Amino acid sequence: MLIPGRSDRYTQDVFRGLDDSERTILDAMRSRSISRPPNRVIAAQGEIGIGLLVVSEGWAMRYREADGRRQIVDFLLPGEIIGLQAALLGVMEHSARSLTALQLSVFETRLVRESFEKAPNLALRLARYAAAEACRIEEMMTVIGCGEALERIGYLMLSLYRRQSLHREVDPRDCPFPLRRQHLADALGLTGAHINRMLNRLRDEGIAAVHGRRLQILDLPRLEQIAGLNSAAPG
Amino acid sequence: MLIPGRSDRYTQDVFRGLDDSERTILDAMRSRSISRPPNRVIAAQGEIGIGLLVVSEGWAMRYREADGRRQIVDFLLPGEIIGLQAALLGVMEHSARSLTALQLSVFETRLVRESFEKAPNLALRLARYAAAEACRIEEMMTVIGCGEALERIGYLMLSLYRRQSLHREVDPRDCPFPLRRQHLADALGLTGAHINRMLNRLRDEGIAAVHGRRLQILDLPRLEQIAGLNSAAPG
DNA sequence: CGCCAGATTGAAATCATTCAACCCCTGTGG
DNA sequence: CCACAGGGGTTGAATGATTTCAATCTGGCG
Repeated sequence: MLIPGRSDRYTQDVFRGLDDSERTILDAMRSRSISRPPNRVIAAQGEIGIGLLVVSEGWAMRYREADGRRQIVDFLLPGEIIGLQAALLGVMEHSARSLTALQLSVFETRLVRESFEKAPNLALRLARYAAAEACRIEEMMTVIGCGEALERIGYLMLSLYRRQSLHREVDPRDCPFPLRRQHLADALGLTGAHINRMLNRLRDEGIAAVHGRRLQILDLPRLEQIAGLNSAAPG
Repeated sequence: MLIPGRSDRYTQDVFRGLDDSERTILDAMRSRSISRPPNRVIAAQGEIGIGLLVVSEGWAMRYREADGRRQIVDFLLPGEIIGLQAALLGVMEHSARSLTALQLSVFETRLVRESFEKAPNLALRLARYAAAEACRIEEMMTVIGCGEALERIGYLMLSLYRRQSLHREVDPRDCPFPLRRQHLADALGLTGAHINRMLNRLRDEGIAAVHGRRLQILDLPRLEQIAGLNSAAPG
């Protein structure tokens, strides 16, 4: 078992169940809702004051880039937030880009500071969200640092499947998965060619298959075993 | 240039320059100061309520372990905090272990909740600290995912040198570096044997050398070039 | 129909691991 | 003061995983 924990379980609806005064502050800061086509830069490394962007529909990714190389740090699914780290640090230390068509709720940057001053519960939620995200990154880092190609891929498949399951009923035998080979490669520290070979293996062995933009998990227990994320995990 | 950013620069003294009321809360929560010998477990994955441990002297590390494999997620230097993520998530998702003899200031777990309720400035500092740490991890993840062995080692050397420089004057030609080959290996996703070969290369080329528990940076510009962390970096 | 990005594949090359052997401190006990 | 033990450190050779590169294929789309 490569990864004993399961950082997924911390994922939460940050803005659900706030009290009235907190909801008032939150609503006051919601400036608008915007949409973006697939594969567009949402915010670039170095930008300031982009606000908080809450994904309401679609997938995006956070990544760092240099030298023609790219590391995808995390994927962003519905309910997740772009720009919280930037709001706390003052500047985007990574870029964000849409993978699919995207629907975003925009909140003003000062929401963060205001919530710390006037809405401690909301502030705590934001902090917990940030911590959960950090925890997930650390788990991913462990998989990249310790795991072989197949383990990495299996882990990412499961992680993304589970994150989707938290928000809506998802069929493991056919769930959204809008990532190209190169996305998997850049997220996992591998090459597209090698990803392809490993995906072939998973398909040929009847474990999992990536079709167009869908993932089919054909043998969940075996995939969990490969990923090292088996059900013996705490939680 | 592999890494355009330099997350080091966000490192801060979390508890410096608070106002009186905030300092009162902080002092009320400081329970004691403890010391630990080198190479001891400070807190283990799965523990709850360990409090906030502020390193006042010595080095430690945060790591995840499974299957006989280990990923060192981060090192902890004087001024840095063990247990903030655990305080926010409710449980340690990694373990922490001393590298050298360690001096720790212990704060009660409820400091976090109390500060969010009564000391918004302090809470914001904690959140910023967490964000800065997360940013550093993401940078490290990028180096592991995109960089070759030599780049990874060079990056880690520079990063640790710079983090030390933030708190005290440090001589790059002879600074503390209490990491064995295996620590470097587990932090960078490599093996001890390969680390050794790469360290030989850095020494033979007059770039950097790791002696007992010291690091000698002999050619800083060249090391920066190797690490991809050159001075063109913003900030 | 033609185009093009992405997918697929094979063969060669490279990087890193493995494994086993040996070395070299350093600390400890006699 | 020496012998010994043990944990790292060091090294080479063989192996293995992944990359590279180039060529070919494919499917979606204007």
